[in-house]
Amino acid sequence: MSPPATGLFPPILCTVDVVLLTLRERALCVGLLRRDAAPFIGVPALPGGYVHAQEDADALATAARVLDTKLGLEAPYLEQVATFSGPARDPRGWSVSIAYAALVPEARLDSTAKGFSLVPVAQLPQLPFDHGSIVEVAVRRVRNKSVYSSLPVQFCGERFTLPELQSVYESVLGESLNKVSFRRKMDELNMLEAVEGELLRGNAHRPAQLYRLRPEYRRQLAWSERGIGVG
Amino acid sequence: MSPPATGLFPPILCTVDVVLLTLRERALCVGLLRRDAAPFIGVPALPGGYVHAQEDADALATAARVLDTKLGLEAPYLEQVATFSGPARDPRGWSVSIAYAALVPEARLDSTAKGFSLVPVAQLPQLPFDHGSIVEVAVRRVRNKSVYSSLPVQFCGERFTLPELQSVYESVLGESLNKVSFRRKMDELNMLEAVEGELLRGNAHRPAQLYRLRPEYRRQLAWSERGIGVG
DNA sequence: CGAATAGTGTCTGTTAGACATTATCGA
DNA sequence: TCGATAATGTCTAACAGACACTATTCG
Repeated sequence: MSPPATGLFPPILCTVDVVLLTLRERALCVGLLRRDAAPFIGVPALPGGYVHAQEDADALATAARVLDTKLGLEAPYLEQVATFSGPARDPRGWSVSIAYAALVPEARLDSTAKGFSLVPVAQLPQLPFDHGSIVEVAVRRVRNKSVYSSLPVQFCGERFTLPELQSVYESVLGESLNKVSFRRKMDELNMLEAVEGELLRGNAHRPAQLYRLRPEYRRQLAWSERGIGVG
Repeated sequence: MSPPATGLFPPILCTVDVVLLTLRERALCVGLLRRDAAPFIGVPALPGGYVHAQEDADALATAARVLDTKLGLEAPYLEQVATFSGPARDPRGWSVSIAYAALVPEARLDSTAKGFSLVPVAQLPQLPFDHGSIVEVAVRRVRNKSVYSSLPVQFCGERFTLPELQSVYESVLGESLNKVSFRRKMDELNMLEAVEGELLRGNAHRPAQLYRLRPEYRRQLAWSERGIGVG
């Protein structure tokens, strides 16, 4: 009921942080960017920034702008994870950070961006602010959703084979899956369509069928009722 | 990068809205409060308020304070749902609302609070701001989680019988459940403990065993891998 | 005793995983 | 032909739901 910051109190800092996730050599990795401003200047942290009321349509747009501006990454799969808040998480004052997870194939990452690094979430260094907690929550969310949905396909490129996709699921879930069951699930989900090319070149074995995600599932997840890799 | 609102731009409004949910006569209902200030003064809306940087430890504390102050509701089950943002959702300007769901047994609601009303989510009126979307997202979240977790016990009082709990699950999920399977699941989840009293008085049939939630699951959910009411 | 609901035993169809078999490439 | 991996067929164990049966109360 009392009006917002009227001059008596400093305004609440409103920011967005992005947990950029990808798979590198079957390891789930998060993208960090060396900070170019205080506080924690020079320290690797989650890419993020202030919400710009004058240009952002909403916080999702802020996340997209941050990725585009700082990493040249356009239109990745983006999903809100949670919002972190409090007086202590940022030394500048009481702050709110709306956290987003971005899932991209490794090939889409231009690691030439200055100060960018990709580190396995299993060997995460100490991070400034509460970025360690943010990564933890984002990774848990992605793993949980991956059990029941098509989320991991976001780590694949445009075309991929079923063995590749199974390996991606296994990497994200951290357990090996039954091939027959996995294929049955992918068939039930009905989210893939075969491409008429094959993976033949250079492999001394039977080539695998190439698939692509049906267009309607590019931004929306397909859900499995009973789970994909449930013991 | 650029500092926050420096005077050139108005600060971003930082608020919390609470989707207070309960079951009344087997219908999922949301609690609305007639607004006592502009904008939309006099209109029923979600209970909410500004984040008070000087007194709230985080946004969860804001939600708890709002419920306590405006409805006299202490220590309900509270869970962050999502954050809504943008220039148009609040006529006062670019705003952020961190939405929380509160799940309480109907008996804990003191409906004597002035301007309070409980309406079934199936017959929700037009709501101010984007409160309609917020309720929709919160309800969807609660229903989805209820398939795999102990979340619906939050709608029960301290002691309850298994037939009661099953009815609660059925009301939330909107489908009837198999009695044997339901009891097997509750047993597997191992979140309940029998109380040595029974429900006998006044019922012309076999009394039901009373249960209570094990203390460790009062704030934390128990999860079922394969789902509780999956067709 | 009968009505009513609580609680349990058991059967069966479905599903998931293990294993085996066939297919198709390169060398 | 052999080695390697893709793709599929089939068997079995586990699970969920249907149904029936027993238990315990009130009137």
